Amino acid sequence: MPRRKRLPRSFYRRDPRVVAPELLGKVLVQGGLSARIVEVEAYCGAEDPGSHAYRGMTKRNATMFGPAGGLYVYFTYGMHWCANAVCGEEGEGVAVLLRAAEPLTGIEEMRSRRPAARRDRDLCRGPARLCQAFGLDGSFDGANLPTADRGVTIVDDGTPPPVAPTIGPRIGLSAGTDLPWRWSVAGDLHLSRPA
DNA sequence: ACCGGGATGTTCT
DNA sequence: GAACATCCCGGTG
Repeated sequence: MPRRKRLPRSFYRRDPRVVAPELLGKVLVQGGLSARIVEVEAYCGAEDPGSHAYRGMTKRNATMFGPAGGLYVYFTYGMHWCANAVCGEEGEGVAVLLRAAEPLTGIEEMRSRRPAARRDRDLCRGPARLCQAFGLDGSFDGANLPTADRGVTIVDDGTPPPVAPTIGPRIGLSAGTDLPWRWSVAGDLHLSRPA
């Protein structure tokens, strides 16, 4: 059994563009479910036109402006949830979006939540799919990852981040698409799109 | 494999 | 009233 260490608040309390690539290879855990993170994006607050925080704090994005290590879960497209790890200092409004992961444990439970997934590799392949597989919704918004608040946390199992991750533009935005703030594990089969 | 359209409703302008 | 950090399904090739 490899060691399994929860990421401390100090891990998150940095620039999201530094935290994002380091999250690759870490393991998202919620109850008996776990999956290895393979794709992430950085969102950089008031300077970032693609970020929810660009126009300041609202009721919806308040968690983003809270302490590092918070889980920012938001609702979009009338049916989907997406999850971020809040980074930086309080008030900055910076975070890392969890876009895709490789299912490790609790696969049966994930499958029952995601009947549309044909293969196991589709269970957490995309930010909203990942949330659906894990059952993450608005009730998890604001959960504190370093203390496994509400059962959700991110752990280091000894797998190092990739030395040369794939870097590219963020997906699904209408502003800020030119910024190369998406990181993924090169060639991984569980990415939201091939890269 | 690839592409196009519809779903669905909260949030902010 | 428009936009939305998306996904699924059914078409075609």
